Amino acid sequence: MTKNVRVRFAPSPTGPLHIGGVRTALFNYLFAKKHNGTFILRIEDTDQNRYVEGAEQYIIDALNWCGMPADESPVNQGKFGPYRQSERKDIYKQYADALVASGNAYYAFDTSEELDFHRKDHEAKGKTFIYNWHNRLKLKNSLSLSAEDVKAKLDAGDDYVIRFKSPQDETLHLKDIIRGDIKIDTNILDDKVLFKSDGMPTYHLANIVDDHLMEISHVIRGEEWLPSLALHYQLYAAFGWEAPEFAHLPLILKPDPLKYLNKNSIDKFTDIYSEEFLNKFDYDTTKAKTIIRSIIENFKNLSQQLKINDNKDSNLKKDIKTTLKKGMYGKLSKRDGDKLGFPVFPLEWTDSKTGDVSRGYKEDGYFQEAMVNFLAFLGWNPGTEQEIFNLDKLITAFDLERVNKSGARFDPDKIKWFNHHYMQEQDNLSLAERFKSSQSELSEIDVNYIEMVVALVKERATFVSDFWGLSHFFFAAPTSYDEKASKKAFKEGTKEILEQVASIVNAIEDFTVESLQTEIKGWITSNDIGFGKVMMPLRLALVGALQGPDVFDIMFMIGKAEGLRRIENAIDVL
RNA sequence: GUUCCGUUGGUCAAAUGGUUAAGACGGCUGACUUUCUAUCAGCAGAUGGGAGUUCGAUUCUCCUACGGAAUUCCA
Repeated sequence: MTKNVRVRFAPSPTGPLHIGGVRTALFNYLFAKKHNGTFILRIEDTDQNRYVEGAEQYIIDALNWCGMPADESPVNQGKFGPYRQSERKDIYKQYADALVASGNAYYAFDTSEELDFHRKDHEAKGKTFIYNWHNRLKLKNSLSLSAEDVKAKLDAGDDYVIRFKSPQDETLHLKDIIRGDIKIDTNILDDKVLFKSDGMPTYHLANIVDDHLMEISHVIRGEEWLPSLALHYQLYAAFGWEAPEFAHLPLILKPDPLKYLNKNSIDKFTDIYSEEFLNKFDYDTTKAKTIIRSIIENFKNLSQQLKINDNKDSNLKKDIKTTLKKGMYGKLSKRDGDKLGFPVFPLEWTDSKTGDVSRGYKEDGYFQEAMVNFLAFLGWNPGTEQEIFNLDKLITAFDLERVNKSGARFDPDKIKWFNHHYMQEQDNLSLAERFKSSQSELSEIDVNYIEMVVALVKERATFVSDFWGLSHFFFAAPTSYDEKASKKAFKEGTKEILEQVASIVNAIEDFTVESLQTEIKGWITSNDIGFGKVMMPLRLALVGALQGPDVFDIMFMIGKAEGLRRIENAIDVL
C-alpha cells in the first residue's frame, strides 16, 4: 500500500447509531489501525430536516464505549476540518459549478411536485421513472431550455438543483475489494441530484468532495451504497481525481424470527398464515394449524414433521421454509426492535420528542469486549477456529479480503455467549462494586465479601444483573424452601441427618472449606449414607433451593454460626 | 416492475473440481457417587432447484427460485 491509509466513518446524525453502523465503524477502525492509518469521524448532516439533537454526541459516546475513538472528528479536529458537512457548506457549491462548467452537470428546474407526478404516473403503469438521457430533453433543465431561458430563471432566483449528466452507452468497470469487478451499463443510471435547491449538496457530492479533500484512501461502508458506486466513480472521473478503493460490507439482517416468536405471536401467526400456506402447498386444511405450529416450534425437523422424502422433495422443503419465514418477517414489527427482546443500539437512547427510551447494550449489561468481538464476526472471520478476540487481536487478524459477501443475521444468543465468556475475564473487585451499587440490599455489605461471592458465582453469570439471583443466599437466609426441591430433598430421616450434620459442624474448631469437607464427607462415607441424602437437604437448608455453588463454599462463606442457624431452621420445618 | 448484490445445518461460518463437507452458538442426551442457568462428554442437523462443461461439480457457466439493497432535492 503506497498511500497513507485514511478511512472515515460517516454517519448521519438522524438518531442513535444502530448495531450495523457500529460494525461499519469497527471495520473501518480495524482496517485503519492494522495499517497504521487514521480513523476519521465525519458527520454527514446535509439534510437539515432529519437532524436530531444529541445524535452526534451519541455517536461519539458509542464509539468511545467500544474503545474505538476517532483520530479526527468534530471534537478532535485534525488538519482536514471542519468535520461536519453543515460547516463545510461553502465548499461544495464551487465544485458543483465546476461540474456544470465542464459539461458534466446541468441545472434542473423541475419542481418536486412535477417529479412526484411523473413517478406516480410511471408507477401506475408498472414502470420506474428515471431522469436521464432518454427523457432529460423533455424536462425542464439547462439542456432542454434555451440559454436565455436558463439565464432568466437563474436571474429571477428560481429554485434549481444541479444534476449529474450521466453518459449514454458506456460500460463502467467498478472495483470493490470484497465483491470484485462489477460491470454497469450507464444507460440504466439516472441523473442524480448533486446540489439541492436549499443550497446544500446531496450526500453524493459532499461525500466525494470530502473524501477527496480529506485524502481518504479507502471507503469502507455498507452494502446499501453499492448501487451508488457507479455515480461516485463517475464523479471522481469528472473531477479528474483519483478514486479511493471501495469495500462494501455485507448487511446485518434481523435475527431469525423463529426464535423470538412468543406464545401469542405463534397463535396469531398460525391463524393468519395457515390459509395461505396451505393453499400454496396443497395441504389438508384440517391439519393446517397443527402442522404449522409444530414446524415453528421445531424448525429443524421439518422433513420428519411433513414426512418429506429428502431427495425428491428438497425443493418443497426449501419452499416451505422460505414461505413460512417470509410470513414471519411480515408479522413481526419492523420498527420495534425492543419487542424482539434485545437491544439494537449500543447505548440507551431517549427520543427527545416522544420520550421513548430504547434499550442499549451497555445498559443491558453487555461488556464492550463482547459486543466488539461479536460484531467483528458478523461478516468476517479469521479463517481459524479461534473466536475470542479482543480489540488488539482483531486489529492484527483483520483483513478486508476475508470479509464475506453475504448478509449475516444477528444472533442474540451468540452475543450472550460472548458476554458470558468476557464475564469470566472481568476483575472480581470491579464486578463486586458494580453489583453492590446495583443492589440496595448490599449497601451495608463489605465489598471484599461481595468480591468473594462474585468469584464463586460468576462462572454461571452472563450479566452483572444475574448476580443477585445467583447469590442472594450469601447475604440473607432463605425465607422459604422451593417446593419441588423440598419434595426431592426433604424425606424421611432427613431431620436426623441434619441434626447429625449440625453437631459435626458445631464440633469443628478450625472452620475452613477443607475441614468442612473432610468432616462431613468422612462422616457420610464411614456411615455409608449416600451423598444425595445429606448434600441435597443441606443445600436446601442453606440456599432455599437446589442451586448455587459448592455447598461447602457456601457454608464457609456465611460462617459457622449462620450455617448452624440455617440448618436449625430447616430442622424446625421438618 | 427495473438494476445490482447474495444463497453451505435453525443461526454465525470454514473448506474443496475427487474418501466420512471443519468449528462455534442454539437444541437434545449423558456425566459431574450434591444442585444448576456452570463445566465436561456425546448426538442430531447443511451445499435451494434445474441444465451445461467435466471421467468426476457443493466448487466453474447459464437459467430459475428465494433473500436483500437501491430505485428520494435521505444518508
